[in-house]
Amino acid sequence: MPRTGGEQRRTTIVAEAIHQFGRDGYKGASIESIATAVGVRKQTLLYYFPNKEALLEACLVAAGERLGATIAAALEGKETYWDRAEAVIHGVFGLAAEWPEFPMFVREAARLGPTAFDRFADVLDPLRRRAIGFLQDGMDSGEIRKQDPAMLLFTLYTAVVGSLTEASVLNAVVGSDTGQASLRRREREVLLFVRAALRPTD
Amino acid sequence: MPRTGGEQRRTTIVAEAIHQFGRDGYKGASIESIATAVGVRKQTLLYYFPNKEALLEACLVAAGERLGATIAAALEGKETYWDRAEAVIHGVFGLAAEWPEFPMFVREAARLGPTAFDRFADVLDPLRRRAIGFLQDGMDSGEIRKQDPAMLLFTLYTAVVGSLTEASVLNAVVGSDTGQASLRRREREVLLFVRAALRPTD
DNA sequence: CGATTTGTCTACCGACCGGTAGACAAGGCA
DNA sequence: TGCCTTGTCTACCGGTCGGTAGACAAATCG
Repeated sequence: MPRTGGEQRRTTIVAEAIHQFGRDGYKGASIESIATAVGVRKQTLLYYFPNKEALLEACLVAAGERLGATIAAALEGKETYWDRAEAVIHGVFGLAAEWPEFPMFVREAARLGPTAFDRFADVLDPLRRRAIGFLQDGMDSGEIRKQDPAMLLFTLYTAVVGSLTEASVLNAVVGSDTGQASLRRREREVLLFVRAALRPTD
Repeated sequence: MPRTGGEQRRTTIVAEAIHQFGRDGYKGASIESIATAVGVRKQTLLYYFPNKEALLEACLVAAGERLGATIAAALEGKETYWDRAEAVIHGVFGLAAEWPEFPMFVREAARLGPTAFDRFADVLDPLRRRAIGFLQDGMDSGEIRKQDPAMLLFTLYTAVVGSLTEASVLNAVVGSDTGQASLRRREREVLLFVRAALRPTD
C-alpha cells in the first residue's frame, strides 16, 4: 500500500460527493453510496470527514474554488466588457459540459439555505466584487444599460444557472433536446439573451 | 363527525405536501410530517394516497392547474404582446408572494426528472402553445427580436423561476434583501431584463 | 527493531421512514 | 334497525441511514 493516500482519497471522495449531491440532492445521497462509488467502505469515508455535513462543506469549498479558477482563466486577456461576459458564460458552460452534475450541485447548495451557500459564495467573493465594479464601469461609460449592477448580476446568474439545470423544463418546452448539441444551443441562446438585455436603451 | 371530509382533506393534504416538498425536497419531506402538519396520522394520509409517489403526482397536477388558472386570469383582456408578458410575470410573482413554497416546489418537480415534471407541464400545454404562437407573431410583426420562440420561452422561464427560487444567491450577491419588498424589486428587475431582451435589434 | 501513526475494515446501534394489517367508531342506506 | 361504507386510529415490520467502537494491518520513524 503506497502511502500516497490521504489527499488523493479526499479529493476523489469530494468529487464523487459533488456528483451525487448534485444528482440526488443532499438528503437523497447517502454517504454509503458515495463511499461505495469511490470503492471504499462508509467508515473509511467517515475517517476523512467526521460526518455528512463536514463532507458537504468540503464540497462547497471545492466547488467554489473550481468555479473561481474557471472564471479567472476565462477572464484572462479579455478587455472589453462584452468579451468578458461572453468568456465567463462560455467558461461556465464548458465546466458544465465536462462535469454535468456541477451546476446541479450549485443549485442544491443554494436550496440548502444561505448558511450552506455562503461557504460556496465566500470563495467567489473577490470575483463577485470585480464583476459588480466592472458592470458599473460599463454603465458609466454607456456601454451597458443603466441599472442596479448587483441585481443585474443576480439576474444574469439565474439565467445562466437556470439554463444549465432546468433540463426537464427544456424537454417540456422545446421537446426532446439532449446532449452536447443542446448545451451549445442553450449557450448561444443565453449569450444572445444577455447581450440583448445588456444593450443600452437608445 | 360531519361527513364533509373527503375532498377537503385531500386538498388540504396536497397543499401541505406542496409546501413541504418545496421546502425540504421530495426526499427530505416525510409523509409523517406532512400528515402531522394537517393534524392527522400518517395512516390517514395513506388512506387518501396509496403511497408517497401518488401524493406527489396529485401535487404536480394541482400545481399545474393552479399556475394555469393564474396565468389564464392574468392574460384576460390583455392585447399587446408586452401587456401580456408583463401580466404573466406579474401574475406569477403574485402567486409566489401568497404562496412562497410554490416556485420551490415547481423547481423540485423539474429536479425529479422529465417523468415527474411532465405531469405538471401537461396541464399547462395549451398555454405553452399559445405562448409560443404569440411570441412567433410578435417576431413576425417585428415587435420582438427574431429568434427560436420555444428557446426564448425556455430562457424566460428560467429567468423568472430562478429569480423566484434563488433566494440564497440573492443574499450572497446583493446582500441581505428579504421579504415582500425584495420580491417586488426582483419582479421589477425581471420585467426590465425581459423587456430589454425582447426588444428588436435596430 | 519496536513503537506509533495512518488507513481500512467488520460489527453494531438507534433513529427514521415508507408501507401493511387490522381494530374501531360514526354516518349513510336499505 | 341493522348492515356497510368512510374515515381515523394503534401496532408493527423491514429497510436504510448516519454514526460509534474497536480490531487490525501496513507504513513510517526514533
